[in-house]
Formats: sequence, structure tokens, C-alpha cells
Amino acid sequence: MPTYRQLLSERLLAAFLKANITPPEGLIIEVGQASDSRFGDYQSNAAMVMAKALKINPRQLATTLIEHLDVADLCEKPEIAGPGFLNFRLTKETLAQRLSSLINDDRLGVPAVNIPQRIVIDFSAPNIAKPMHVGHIRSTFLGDSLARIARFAGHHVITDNHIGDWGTQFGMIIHGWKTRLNQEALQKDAIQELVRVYREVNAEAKADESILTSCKTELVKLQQGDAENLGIWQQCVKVTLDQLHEIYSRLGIHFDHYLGESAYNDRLAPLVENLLNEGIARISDGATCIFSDGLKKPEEDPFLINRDGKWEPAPCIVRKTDGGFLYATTDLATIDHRIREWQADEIWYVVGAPQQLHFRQVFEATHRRGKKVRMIHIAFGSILGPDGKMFKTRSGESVGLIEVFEEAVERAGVVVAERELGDDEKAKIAEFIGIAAVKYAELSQHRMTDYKFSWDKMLALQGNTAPYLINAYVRTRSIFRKLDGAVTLDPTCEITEDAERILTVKLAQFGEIVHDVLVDFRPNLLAQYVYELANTFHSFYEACPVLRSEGTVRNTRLVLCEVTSRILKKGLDLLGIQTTERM
RNA sequence: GCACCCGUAGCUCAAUGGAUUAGAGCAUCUGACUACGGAUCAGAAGGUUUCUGGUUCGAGUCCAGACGGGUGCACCA
Repeated sequence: MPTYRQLLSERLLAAFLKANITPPEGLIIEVGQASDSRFGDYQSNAAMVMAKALKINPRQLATTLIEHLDVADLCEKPEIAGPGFLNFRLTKETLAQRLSSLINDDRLGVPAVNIPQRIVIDFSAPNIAKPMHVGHIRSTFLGDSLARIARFAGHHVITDNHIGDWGTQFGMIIHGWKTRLNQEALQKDAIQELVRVYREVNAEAKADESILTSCKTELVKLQQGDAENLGIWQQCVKVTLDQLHEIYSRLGIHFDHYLGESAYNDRLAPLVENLLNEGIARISDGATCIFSDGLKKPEEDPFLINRDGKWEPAPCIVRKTDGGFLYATTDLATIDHRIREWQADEIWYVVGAPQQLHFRQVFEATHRRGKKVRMIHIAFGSILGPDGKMFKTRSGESVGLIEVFEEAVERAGVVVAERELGDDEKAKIAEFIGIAAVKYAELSQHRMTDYKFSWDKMLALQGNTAPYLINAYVRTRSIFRKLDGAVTLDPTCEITEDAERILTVKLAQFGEIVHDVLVDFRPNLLAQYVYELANTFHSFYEACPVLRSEGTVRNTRLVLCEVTSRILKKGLDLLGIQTTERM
């Protein structure tokens, strides 16, 4: 089902051609939702943009355009306004028709993309033997939501959790495992025990040089494939993954793959060889580095940095002097794998903004290697505490992810306690309202802005919050509960009241918003849409009695409730938020 | 030093280069409670979009500069 925006855009193009005006190459005919309901439902600045390109009078062109424009089946006669805007007001007939077709459309009016891409989305990426913390909130939920949305839009999406399962910290962990591990504690809370061990060894190594040496020896043994150390490492990975699966399952997050850094170990040496052979990397001070190829302007070159007015090399190191490999090496090998095994057209990295330089280097290196893949760093800002600084505990550590959700659920429980529901149901509802609140607080923000983490705000019952949205959904269900399921929805609809009209227009825009999100990877646009839909529905609900009405009016209103219900559910689902029938 | 990101109402945040009036939510004030779930709705008030220039018919948005905040910059990930 094409959206109104698509339809109007096509018709405008047809009108241009009919008027013998060929749009200059690259010129896109844009139709947007009207900025103000005074101007109708949709508006286009096509005449203005085109007039500019052709150097003619925009209002004149708009008039010509309207003469050739055939939109009678969609809207009233378009109006020219201001410097040359075209305003479109959809007719009640076309809206009634749209409503009828929405009730029978599995895709809820969201067209599938014309050219599906194979997209690998890399997000969350926690480390082995370390607890997830607030820093993982943004990557995990942004990534999950984008994956759901891209999939629903028709792309082939592969989610890959690039676990940090290989690195220098394992020297200390293995040393600690051998000398101070408490098996009982490990059974109880594996990650916590591994963290304890790591911290103690770390502190000890700082004071005692011989401990540090011992850790380094353990690390080298691990890297050389020592059976015992490899076994310990595997157990660390397993117990951590077991716990991670539990957390992800609770949060409703799914990955198609868990390919950690270690999965690429044996590809690193050949990769570096290759880079050397291809002349992309060279040895410098004993390390293997990728330097600038001098083809870009210095300001745009990720391999240059300005120091005291001079542009100096900022190489990307792929092999240390001691022979060790790095983050960038693994990332390059990972890209190879994703292209070779999964035929990736695109790779999206949902990783914080501080890593921008790293990705610019890795992307540039990949392009220089002649790989054809679209790589995008979907960056995001920080979560701040109430004081406006990085969200930390009083002791300066980052706040644990599990603790955040525990508290969210507990606080939600306080509110749910007042409801007239069974204890089991209360617990269940508190659980997912708490989770939903944290997710929604994240996803309703613009990803680049730092935001303040606030319990009171995210769990408020009013305003732009998950509880408000879920409540709106519950109300749409309660209508049908009242009918005891004895209702058949007829596709025959007729729009009479203004509130019905406004709601229908809003429902029809779901198909536009879903695609808008993917233009700049911004689930907050969908969050805003869902909130506006809930709002619009509440207004409609207040203004238009449903059960007390009759005939086609009643049927139309029931259809409005049903479609709203489905779109709210789907919209929230695309944000990774579950709904409930009652609360 | 250089690069990137941010600067919008008292607070927390929106706003695809568009329209006399830059939107929401909190908080504040005024209405609607014999309630299809009031966890709601209708409304009021609140702004020099940090500042200065520029491009444009048109700028919160694009460009240049200043100021303020954050982050990152050679063998960690």
C-alpha cells in the first residue's frame, strides 16, 4: 500500500511531465506532512524548488502544475499558498477507504522497500567477565530497535553481537582463576565472581611486579594455545554468555550471531600480511601501520592529525611491535567475514560517539582494500546522572545494567500495587513496565544528545512515557473486552467527525514514519509518532462515543480503535516494547 | 593544539531548508469527574533558538567566526 506521500509525489512528477517540464537530474519531488493543520494534510515545495532550478516564477509554476495535476481521487483541489507551496487536504472518502484497507493489511500501511539490502547490525557488544552497565543501554536498545525496524521495512537483517572475548585482561583473569577463584561464588553469580577476581589481581599486580609478570605469562600462554589456559578462557566465556543470554532474554533482545573477537584470531596474521602486500600498511617503529594515502584533504583524512599547526601522521596500528594485534585488526577481519559469509551490503555499527575516529580509519582502510560495502557508524551520546555528569555510582563506577532494571521494575511495582489485579499479574506487569520505561526513555531521545537518566520521568504515568503509551493500548483493548469478542468489523467506513478524520490521517502516516527512521537511524521519530498517535486516539476517544453509537458510525469507530490498537502494538514492538491487554 | 558532537521555555527534550504563532512533557494556573479505564481530555501562561556575520525568496536547521560544555587524538578495547 503506497503512502499518501508516495502517491502525491508520483502525481506531481506526472504533472510535471504532462506540462513538458523535465525535472533536472537528482531533483527529488518532496511531499511532506503539513507543518500545520491549517494548511491541510500534506504540502509540497516542489514548485518552489523547481522554479529555482529553472529560474522562473514559483507561483506561476505552481499554477501550471495544478492544471496538470490529477489528484481528485485523493484530495480537494490543491491550493497554492505563500511563495508557492502546494497544499493538499485529503478527502473524507479517500480516508475512509484507507481505513478500510488498513484493517486488512498485515503491514499496517507500511510499504516494503524496493531494493532490500543485506544489513549486518553490530550492537551491544559487552565484554566477557565484566557486567553490562548503563553504557550498554544505548547501543543495545538502539541497535535492537533499528534491527526490528529495518527488518519490518523489508531488509534482510543479521544481528551480530561482537562480544569482547579476547584481550589483555585475560592474563589477570587466568592468574586469578588459578590462585583465588571461589567455585561456589562462580556458580551463584559468575560475572560477579570474575569481576572480584580481576579486581583483586589488578590491585595486587600494581603493587607487586612479579604478579604482573605472571599475568603476562598467562596471557602469552593463552595466545599460544596452552591447553589449560584455553580451557579456563572457554569456561569464562561460557559462564558469562550463559548469564548474558538470561539478561537478553529478559529484555527481549535477540541476536542471530554471537561472534566475539576471538572468532577472528586466526585471520589476523594473514590479514596483516595482505595489508602489507597490497601496500596499504607498512612497518613503522616496529609496528605495522596504515598511513594516509595523501588523496584526501588533510582535514578529511582520518590518518592525519594536526599538531601545533602541522599535519602529522595518525596511523591506524594493525600489529604492535611485540606482534600483538589490536581492535582495528579484528574489526577489519570481521568486515571480511561479514562480506564473505553473509554477503553484507551494509554494516551498521551502533557504537558511542567517542569511537568516531576509529571507525573513520577502519572504513577508509576497508574502502582502500576495494571492498564494496556501505558502513555506517551510528553514533550516540552519553547517559548522564542527575548532576549532568557521566552516570556513575557514588564510588565512581559505572552503574550496572541489571541494577537499573531491578530498580525500574521495583518502582513500577509500587505503582502497579494499587491496581486491582492478581499478585502474579501485578508482578508480570511491573516487570515489563519497568523494562519498557527504561527502553522508551532511551529511544524517545535523539541519539546524539546526552540525556539525563531520571526514574521519576521515565516511570511517570502522564506525559511522554512508556506507561502512558501502554495505557493507551490497554484502553483500545478494553473496548473489545466489553463486547465479549462478539464483534465483526465491516470494511465499510465513513468519516464524519473531525476527531475521526485526524486519527485516520495519523494512522495512515505510520507507513511514512517507519521509513523516515532509517534515513538517519533515529528511532526517536517513531517514538514521537507513537506518542502522538496515543494522544490523537485519546482525543478521539473523548470526543466520539464508540459503544453508544450505531450503524456505520459505530463500525467506523470500532475500526479506528482496532487499527489504532494494532499500530500502537506494532509501533511499540518496533521499539522493542511489549504491550499487555490489561494493567 | 587539531578533529568530532552539543548549545532551543524555569526543568527534561522535539522540530525532514519553509508559512504572522519554533513544538511537546514536567512544574504553574483555569476548566471537564452520574468516568465506553480520569494512568484521561480541553485550555492558559512561559522563547532575542548562546552570540556575530554570510548564503537563500525563506535559516533553530546550511557556511564562516566567537563564546560555553562534552569527547577523542601511536602500539587498550
